[in-house]
Amino acid sequence: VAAGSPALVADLVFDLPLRRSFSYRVPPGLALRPGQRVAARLQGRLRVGVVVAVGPEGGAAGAPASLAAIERVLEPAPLVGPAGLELARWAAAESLSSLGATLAAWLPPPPRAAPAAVAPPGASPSRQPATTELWCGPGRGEALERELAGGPGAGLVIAPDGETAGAWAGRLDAARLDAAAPDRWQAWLAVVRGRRRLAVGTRSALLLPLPPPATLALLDEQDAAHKPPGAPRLHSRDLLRRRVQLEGGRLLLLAGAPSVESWWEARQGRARLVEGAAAPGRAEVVAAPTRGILRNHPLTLPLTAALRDALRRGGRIALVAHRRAPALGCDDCGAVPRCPDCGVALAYERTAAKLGCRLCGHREPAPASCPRCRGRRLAQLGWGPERVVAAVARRFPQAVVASATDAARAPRADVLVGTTALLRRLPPGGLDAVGIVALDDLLRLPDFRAAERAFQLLWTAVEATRPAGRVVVQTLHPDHYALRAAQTADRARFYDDELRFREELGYPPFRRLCLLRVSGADPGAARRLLEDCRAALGGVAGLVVYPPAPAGAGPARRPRLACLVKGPRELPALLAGPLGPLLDRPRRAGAVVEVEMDPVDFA
DNA sequence: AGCACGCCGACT
DNA sequence: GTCGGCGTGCTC
Repeated sequence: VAAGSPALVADLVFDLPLRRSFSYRVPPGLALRPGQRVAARLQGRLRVGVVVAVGPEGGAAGAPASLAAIERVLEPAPLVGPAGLELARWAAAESLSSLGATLAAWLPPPPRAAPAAVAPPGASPSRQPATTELWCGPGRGEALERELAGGPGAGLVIAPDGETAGAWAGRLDAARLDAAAPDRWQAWLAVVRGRRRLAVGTRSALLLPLPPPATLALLDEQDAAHKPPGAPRLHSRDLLRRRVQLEGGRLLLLAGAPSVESWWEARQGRARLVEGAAAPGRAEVVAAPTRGILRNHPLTLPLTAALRDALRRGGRIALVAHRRAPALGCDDCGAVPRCPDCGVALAYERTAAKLGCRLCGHREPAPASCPRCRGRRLAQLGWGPERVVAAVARRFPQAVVASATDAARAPRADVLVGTTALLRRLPPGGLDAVGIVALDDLLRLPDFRAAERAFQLLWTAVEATRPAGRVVVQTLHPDHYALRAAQTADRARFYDDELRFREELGYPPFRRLCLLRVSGADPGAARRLLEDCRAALGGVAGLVVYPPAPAGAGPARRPRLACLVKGPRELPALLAGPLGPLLDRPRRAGAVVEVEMDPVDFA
C-alpha cells in the first residue's frame, strides 16, 4: 500500500442466504463503484459479488485484520446505480431476505468474457412526478401498446412469464430482458445507454434503470406468478410501487379483475382507476346449480346445451376443472365446514379423520353428515380434468376433446379441458363458451383469497368469450357475491363485499401476514424449531402469532409445519429483530425454517 | 447455498 | 482395524 493513499475496502454481497456483507481489499488501480459486480474468493471459491459500498480501510466493523483482495471486475460499470441498490436494500429488508440473493435474482447474468470498457450509465435520474394507474378496462393491452409505441419516454413492461414477455417484445419491438433473451446483459446495457427506448422482461428486469420520463407497466398484476417462491421474496407490484415512490415515473397496473390490494389502493386515492369505455358486448354469465347432480356427471343441462350449441356452430369451448379440493363440501346443500375464527374452509385430513384450519391450527373431528342439512353426501371428490375429458367425450363422441394446460398447445380441439391456467393468454373473445365445472372447488380452497380467485377466474372467462357467447358456472352457490358481481359486470360490488370481509377478519390489505414454514425429517425437531420461532415473537406487541398448523404438501416429502403471523404494516421491521438469529442460521437440529412475507398461496 | 470438519456403521 | 454417512458450523 503506497504511503499517503489509504487502501480501499469494498463491501460485497453474494447470492447466498446470508444477510450480511463481506469486506475485501480493492487492488490499487481498480476503480469500483457500488452496483458493480466483481469476482472474489469466498471460502476459497471464486464467486460473483456485488459491490454495495466502497470506502477507506477501517470503515468495516468486525472485519478480520487482513482482508482478501478482489480478484477482478466482471463489469466495467455498475448495472444499477445508487437508486437501484437502495430499492434492492428495501426489498431485502421488507422480505427479511438477503440483499445478495435479491440482487442476483434482479440482475442479468454477468457476461462470460470481460467486455471492453463501456460508458457508465448516465447521471442519477432527476426526480419526476409519480403516478400509479390501475388499468382494467377492455382493450387495455392495445392501449398500453399505443401508449408506449407512441413514445417518446422510456418504457419497461413486466410480464408474469417468459412467454408473455416474448410476445410483448415482438409487439413493441422492445429489448427483451427475460431468461430466454439471447443476450440479456447486452440488452440491459442497450437500454441503460439509451440505445433502446423500450424493454420487456419478467421479474428479473425490475431494477433496469430508465431515463426519465419513464413508464413502468405490470401485466396481469393479479397473477400469482409475480410472486413465485424463492428470492427475491417480494411481489413485483410492491417493488414497482416503491420504485415510483422513490424515483417517480408512471406505473401502470393492468388487470381485468385486479388484486384486492390494488383495488384498495385505488379506492384510497393512491392510484387512479382507469376502466375505459364499456365493451360493446359481453358474454352472458349463467349460473347452473348443481344440487345433487355433479356426483355422477360433470355436466348440468345448461352446460350441455352450451356445448351442443357451440359444437353445432363449429366453435370452441373451454372447460375449467379443478384438482381435488382439500376441503369437504356437501353435495346436497353446498355447505362447507369453515373455521369458526378465520372463516376459511377447513382442510380435510383423511388419515386422522379430522378437519384442520390451515391458518390458525384449529382442529375438529370430521363430521359424518352435513352439519347444515344432515345429508350424508359430505365428500372431498372433485372433477379433475381427466375425468371431465372422459365424460365429455362419451357425451359428444363426434367432438375433439383435449386436455391441455395451454389453449395454444391444442389448436385443433373443439373442447379444451384444463385448470384455471387454460384461460391465460387467450385472445379476447376467441371462445364460444366457457364452462366452469365446479366453482365450489375454488371457493373451498383453504385460502382467504378463494373468493378473489373465483372472481378473477370468472372475469377472465368472460373476457375470453365472444360477446354473444356464454360462460356457464356450475355451483351450489348461485348467490355467491363473486358470481353475482361477475354476472352484472360490477367490479365495485365484488371488491366492496370482499374488502368488508378482509377488514372484519383482519386480512390484507388491512393487516399483513408472514408465514413461518418449518420442515424436517424429524417431525419433533421441526415442531421444536417452530416453537422456538413462536417463543422469539412472544413479547412483540402488535403481533398475532397463530399456533402451528400442518402446511400444504411441499416439494420434499418431509412433514411440514407452518405458523402464520399477523401484524401491522411495519411487520417486517417488527420481525427482523426477534427472528434475526433464525434467519442467519435457518438449519437447526435437522429442521429448516423458511420465512415468507406476504404469502400469496396457502392451498 | 456450498464446503469442511466432526463423530458412528459396513467393508477390502 | 479403516472408508464414509451427513449433521453442524462458517464464509472477508
